[in-house]
Amino acid sequence: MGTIFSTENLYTILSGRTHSAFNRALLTNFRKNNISLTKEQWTILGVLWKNEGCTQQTLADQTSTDKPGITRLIDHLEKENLVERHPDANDKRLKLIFLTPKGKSIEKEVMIVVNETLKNAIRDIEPERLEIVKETFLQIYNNLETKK
Amino acid sequence: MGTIFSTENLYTILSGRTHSAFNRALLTNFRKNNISLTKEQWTILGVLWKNEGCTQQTLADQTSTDKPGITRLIDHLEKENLVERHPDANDKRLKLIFLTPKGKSIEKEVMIVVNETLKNAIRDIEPERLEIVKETFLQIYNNLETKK
DNA sequence: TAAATATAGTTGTTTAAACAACTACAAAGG
DNA sequence: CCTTTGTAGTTGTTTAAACAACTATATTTA
Repeated sequence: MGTIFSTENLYTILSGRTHSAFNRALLTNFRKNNISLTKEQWTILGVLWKNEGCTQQTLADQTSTDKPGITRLIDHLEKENLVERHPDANDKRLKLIFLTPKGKSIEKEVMIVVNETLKNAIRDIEPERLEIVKETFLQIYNNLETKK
Repeated sequence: MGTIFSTENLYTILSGRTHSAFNRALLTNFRKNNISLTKEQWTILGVLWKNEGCTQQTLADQTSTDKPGITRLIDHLEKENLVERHPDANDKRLKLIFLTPKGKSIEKEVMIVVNETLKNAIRDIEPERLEIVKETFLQIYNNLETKK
């Protein structure tokens, strides 16, 4: 059978094999360094380290996670004493998410592990080619979101 | 904070945002066409359509899914009457996975939907750039698997 | 202003990822 | 032969993705 001849390898890429491998590598490296975070939890913290006090909806938008996913991620991070929900005074629907001192203090060590993992993932790859990968993935993402 | 400045966009790629979008698009298109498969279930069927009668371990290797994952995917596909487990006569540990008539018959319609989804995802992108993406992702995958 | 509509967040369900621990069987080495 | 080691598959647990259905509050508009 050969229906997917020309696009087969491309499918392998979009299917997420490499993404899964990166996810595993990051998790492994977190554990090696006694950081008990998942990739998704880290992604949330990454937004908060730049933009503390934003709403859950903002976190959803910036991480491409749906709202129920954010609710549960924040639940976990709250249990781990890394973030806190603060109800907004003006709009009672909103919950503003703030970092705890612990949530702030782990930034540096976490980012060292993230950057080392990333550096290892892209070792020996030419920057111009990485640039093409970035641009192409952005275009594919836009193609998928803006349905033809 | 700016620890991840230079690699930030690249992280977005490896984090799987585009992969998730593709996954969603495929699921949506399956549903539109009354195909009740997930992307992962389709991936298993894709191997079987080429290589029927292989072991679960082979499916695990070819789809980068771990063994427990394969057990559960095969459970689902068996419930849907798409595949069957046949114990191997010579090696009692092995279970050979075969397609049912239904599992064989849906190949064509499923592949049409997959190919249309893929075609839409990569529309307006030059083949040479896609080739670079393929090669780079393979290299990143190898970098991650063969730890430095 | 009252009713309709929109937004923010939560809960429940199904499916999958990752990993540890387990059973059953096979192959290799003493 | 039999003990050790390896391989194939299963089960259990935690975390996440996707989606529907829901509550509470805000905004719009008739």
